[in-house]
Amino acid sequence: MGRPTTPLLSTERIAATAIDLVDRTGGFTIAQIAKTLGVRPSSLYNHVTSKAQIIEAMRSRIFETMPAAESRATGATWEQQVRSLLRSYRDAFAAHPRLVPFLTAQTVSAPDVMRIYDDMARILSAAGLPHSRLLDIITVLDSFVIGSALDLIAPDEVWDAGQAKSAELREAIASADSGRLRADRSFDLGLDLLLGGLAGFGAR
Amino acid sequence: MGRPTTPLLSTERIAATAIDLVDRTGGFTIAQIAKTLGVRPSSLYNHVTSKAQIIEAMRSRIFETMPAAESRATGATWEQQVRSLLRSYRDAFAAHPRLVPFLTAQTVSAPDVMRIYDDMARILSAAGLPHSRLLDIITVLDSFVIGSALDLIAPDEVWDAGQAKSAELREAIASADSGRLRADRSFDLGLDLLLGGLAGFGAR
DNA sequence: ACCTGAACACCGTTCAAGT
DNA sequence: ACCTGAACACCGTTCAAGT
Repeated sequence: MGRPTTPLLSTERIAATAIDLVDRTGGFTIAQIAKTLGVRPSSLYNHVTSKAQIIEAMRSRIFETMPAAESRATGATWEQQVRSLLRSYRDAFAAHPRLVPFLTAQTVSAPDVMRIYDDMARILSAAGLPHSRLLDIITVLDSFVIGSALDLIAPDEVWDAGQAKSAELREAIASADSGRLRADRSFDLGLDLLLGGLAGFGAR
Repeated sequence: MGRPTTPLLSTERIAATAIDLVDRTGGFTIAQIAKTLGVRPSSLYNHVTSKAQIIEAMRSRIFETMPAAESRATGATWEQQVRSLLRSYRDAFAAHPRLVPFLTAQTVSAPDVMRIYDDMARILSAAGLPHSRLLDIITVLDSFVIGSALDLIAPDEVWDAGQAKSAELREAIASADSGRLRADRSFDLGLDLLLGGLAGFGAR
């Protein structure tokens, strides 16, 4: 059985199948992808050099649909622009929560993500924030988004009141939202705190 | 060859060896741990039920050395207490950067970590922050610490100026610290921004 | 150029057998 | 109670052979 007249596989199809598997099962193997696509495991290596590269292809796919910063810029304050950008960034993760550990465990090599940093640098620079701290600020915002993305898969059991020793924590858990709603509210709060802090940091 | 007069293994010895392997190589296998301890792979299962449980044992070991909040409380403002707690929390990660992806990929079941949340709840509650938002605030701080911990293994290549398209980002990269120093400075900045924001949130 | 089959060097985990 | 040896059902990856 030699090569088909039209290719059965592509990096895109492989990445899409892998995303689907992670969404459904929390993981993926080369064999599972191959089986889903009706092909042999070794066939994948005509399109991809390693499992790590499949993860990078998944990352590209997740972030390529993110709207560019320009589409949000008209008439908005820099705070609104940053807020919108970070929310899109987090929402891209949130669309596939179980994928997050794979993406955060591995070094970024996708240009789609570098574009996000580019956009942030442009917005923050135009806002008048000190150039000497620009990368630090970007890192803070990036860290918060990534931490919040990981929070999406924290099961409510982590906040199991049964394990909390202090009355304060038990009470806090009892009056909190659960699941996705809780994660969303926390993300918005963090955004408020960070942007409020940046506003008093020399921005115009 | 039956059981030895005195046990060759323990959960602690297994976890310590695994941490050492991750520090040195970035990963660990059951076989590597066994070889290091002069034992057969199957022997580990007399002390541990799975690889996941080894990771939890590593987590315990990493955080058990963290000082309790009480030891920092005397005469300090709540901001100083939170700052000190979060810094210890992050430093525990920072002592083993390559371990971070393993810890963040897996759900927490270690009481040592729950203790950190307990301490945060107690400090923030005493500070007068609204009880209804306590868990959200803890989540924000936790997300930031975890995101910052993952930033520790981001190689400087991520910030490779060659890939940055905008002049703003290229300039920011050029004038930034690199490696651990950059990560430390960013973490301190994030702490300032978040605590500053919390101060204007109804805290006394 | 691209799919296949066979092979390689691993994985984590189980379990009856030993003392 | 705890270590062993053998076995099981997988892993990701390589590569010569086919069209």
